[in-house]
Amino acid sequence: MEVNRARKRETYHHGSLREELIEACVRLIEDEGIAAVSLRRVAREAGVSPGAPYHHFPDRAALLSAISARGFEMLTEDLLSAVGASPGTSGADDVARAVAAYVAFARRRSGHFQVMFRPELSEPEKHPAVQEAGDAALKVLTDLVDRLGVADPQAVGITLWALGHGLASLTLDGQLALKAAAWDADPDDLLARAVGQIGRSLDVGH
Amino acid sequence: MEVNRARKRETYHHGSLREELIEACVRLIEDEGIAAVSLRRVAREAGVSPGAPYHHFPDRAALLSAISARGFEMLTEDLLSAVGASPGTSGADDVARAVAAYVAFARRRSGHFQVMFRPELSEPEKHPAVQEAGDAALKVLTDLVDRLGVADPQAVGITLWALGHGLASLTLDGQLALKAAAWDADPDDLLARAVGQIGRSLDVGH
DNA sequence: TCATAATCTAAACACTGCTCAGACTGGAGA
DNA sequence: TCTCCAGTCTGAGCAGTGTTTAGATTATGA
Repeated sequence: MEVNRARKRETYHHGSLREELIEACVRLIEDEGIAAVSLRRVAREAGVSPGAPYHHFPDRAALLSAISARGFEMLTEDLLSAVGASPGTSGADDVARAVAAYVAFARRRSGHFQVMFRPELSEPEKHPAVQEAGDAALKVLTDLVDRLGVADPQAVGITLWALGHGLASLTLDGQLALKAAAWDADPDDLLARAVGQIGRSLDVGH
Repeated sequence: MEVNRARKRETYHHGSLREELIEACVRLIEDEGIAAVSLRRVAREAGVSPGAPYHHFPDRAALLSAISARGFEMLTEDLLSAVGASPGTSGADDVARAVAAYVAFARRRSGHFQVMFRPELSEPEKHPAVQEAGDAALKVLTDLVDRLGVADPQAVGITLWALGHGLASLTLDGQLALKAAAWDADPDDLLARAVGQIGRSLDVGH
């Protein structure tokens, strides 16, 4: 079952092991799920001995934290470009675009996403960079809501965050696909309708 | 660190080991987090040898699946009683109550909740009972939405499910508390406002 | 009463995270 | 250019894990 991508390398030193460990780990999560992730396995995938990763990460949680932090950074970029893409449009459209971007991120970068909201894996209390990167991502949403001139920006900001997160989680867990099948609907279409629902709700709710 | 709750028992047979394993496991998740859960540890907590659980569950995933399924059943009950508690009120109020009940469940039964949405732990494809119990819970929400006479019940049902789930996840991860602290707001109040937001949005969005 | 099925123990296997002594080597200073 | 040294990697080892298996114990029901 194990895909040994690692050619035997000719140099004793790897050169860019830290980066390759991160990539191998993300690939592993995407291919076989997070349950398949072990430091030894990742090391094997990178063609390196079980002890080698410990020269680049103090422990397993640190590797996952690095993935998590990078994920939040990429999410922030995606959200920013989704919101800033079409200036002059209504705020509600921006909201719908932001939520859509959130869900799209979860699907495109499922390896990162699956680690980002699992505190027991990345131990964010030990790795504040994750917390900061997460705050930056949320700030995109709260800033957006602030500009909307809504009655209770805090509540709406949280609602939005929860919504994007919930949709992304249900999509990744396969619950959305299951429900769509039960309703004889296209999953992508169902998702799009749900996202559209949000923009409309906020539009009139202002 | 390990709390040895198990008195040495006098009988060779335990009597109700299956039940006690489930309880010990839930307790362990609530007390020390899901990362602390191992079958051996649970067995120790129940005062039994490492092999004993295998006479009641085929593997570790089966134990977690049992917890997950039971969690979904309890969630269904909670949702039903939240929705059916005050007949004659508006549908939007029911929606707010349902979401509030969802979040309350996640907090009160955090041990169960943390397992319910982690497919890599409970392997629902091997344990269809989990899937069925989950569908029953979702059905309460979709039935509720159906009664609302909303334009796109499927989309709203998914939205609602995602919202409750997202709020619950953010609450359990401590993200909500962090954000509330940053805003100098009371977490419970912030949550209540977010939940209220939903009811209002749906009310006018019919 | 007594065979049978259910339950439990103890030992074993391969795996895991992590540590550590030692082997290796790229690059800075002589 | 040589030499050393800090950073990198290996390999063995420890304790803990999930799971299987043979055998001990006990409840059940014919």
